[in-house]
Amino acid sequence: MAKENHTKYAILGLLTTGCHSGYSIKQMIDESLNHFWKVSYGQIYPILKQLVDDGLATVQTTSQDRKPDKKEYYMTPKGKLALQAWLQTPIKDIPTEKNELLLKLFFSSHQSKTTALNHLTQYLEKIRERYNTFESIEQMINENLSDQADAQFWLITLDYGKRTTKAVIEWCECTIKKLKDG
Amino acid sequence: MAKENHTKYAILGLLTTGCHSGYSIKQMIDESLNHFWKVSYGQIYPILKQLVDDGLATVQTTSQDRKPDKKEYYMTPKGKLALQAWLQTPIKDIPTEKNELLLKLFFSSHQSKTTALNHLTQYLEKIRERYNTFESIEQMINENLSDQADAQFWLITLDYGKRTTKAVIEWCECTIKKLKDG
DNA sequence: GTTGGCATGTAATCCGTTACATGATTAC
DNA sequence: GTAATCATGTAACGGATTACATGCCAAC
Repeated sequence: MAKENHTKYAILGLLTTGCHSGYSIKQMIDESLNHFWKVSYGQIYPILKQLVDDGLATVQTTSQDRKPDKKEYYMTPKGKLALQAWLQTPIKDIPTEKNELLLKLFFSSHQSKTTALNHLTQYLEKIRERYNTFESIEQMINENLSDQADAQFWLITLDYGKRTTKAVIEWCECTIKKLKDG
Repeated sequence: MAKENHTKYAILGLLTTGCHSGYSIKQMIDESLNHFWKVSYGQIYPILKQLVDDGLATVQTTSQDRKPDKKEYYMTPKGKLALQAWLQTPIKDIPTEKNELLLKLFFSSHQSKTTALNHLTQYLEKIRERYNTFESIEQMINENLSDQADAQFWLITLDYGKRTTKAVIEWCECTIKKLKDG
């Protein structure tokens, strides 16, 4: 099986969630996929074009005066099949995140303890923000979208985010204490 | 400040841990950095060359009969300063891992529950293996390297790995149960 | 005799970010 | 008037993977 670009399927899949333009896809990504799949405009527009070329989506272009054409994309039956096929392909390897903080801590015997503590403190702040974001999104789904078929799975991915983020918060707090005491 | 390639500093830093060849650096990475910073030979050799060009490392080349030259790299004082400067630069953003499993779960309303469960089960297996790896490394550090100045920080990065991995294990188990029941 | 580890390297390719380019409309 | 949001796109660049190329030595 040829190596597949997962981002292509992310965008294809989003066409089924009420998003039909590059712009609205980007918004949806920033709101929902962002914590496990970031995508930029530099990818979205070329991929949408490619989806049409491959027959996985169609596009309706509306010409507008003094504005760029408005383009609306819709998944084709062939696209639906491609998405399902991709959903079934096994996951080869579990991901490894690149973590600049850990890399810096790994070499921290070369620097003052204060610097390490500063990094940790700032990280903790950001990671707490992220946790709060997850809680807001969760609340929003529960209030507005709980009837949607996707909602169950969206909450599952959020739960992943919350659990792992919480673990990081605890690690941060614990490590800060350790460094201060030791 | 110009955008810096962190991998460069990962390799520079490893020169202080008893690794002096491209090959041994790769081994060290696979054993210790792998869970938060992967590096391939395709990066290591060119970067080592670049470090020498920039005066951050020196190289001693030993010609060998019928073998490629053996090259040993050592950090220069300028390299040490560069490493310390990098260690002090603030961390701009917390990382986002790309997670194929979450991406597939996000669109799981398009597929059978069985497929989702299969993905989860296989993921759980792999993630448990990873957890065990972390425990072995931890044990090894505690037994053989606990006197080394770096050891404390290496254990900290491992603790991060263990805590987040454990959170993922729990999420997996919980999600599998949820899908089976619901 | 062949597999696996030791050892160094390059080139093609892929994936993704960033900067750039353009311009309308709406809210403050 | 000016900032933010709506809206679409391209080109240059950078980072990383992968496949390829080479060849020794030791163990089974």
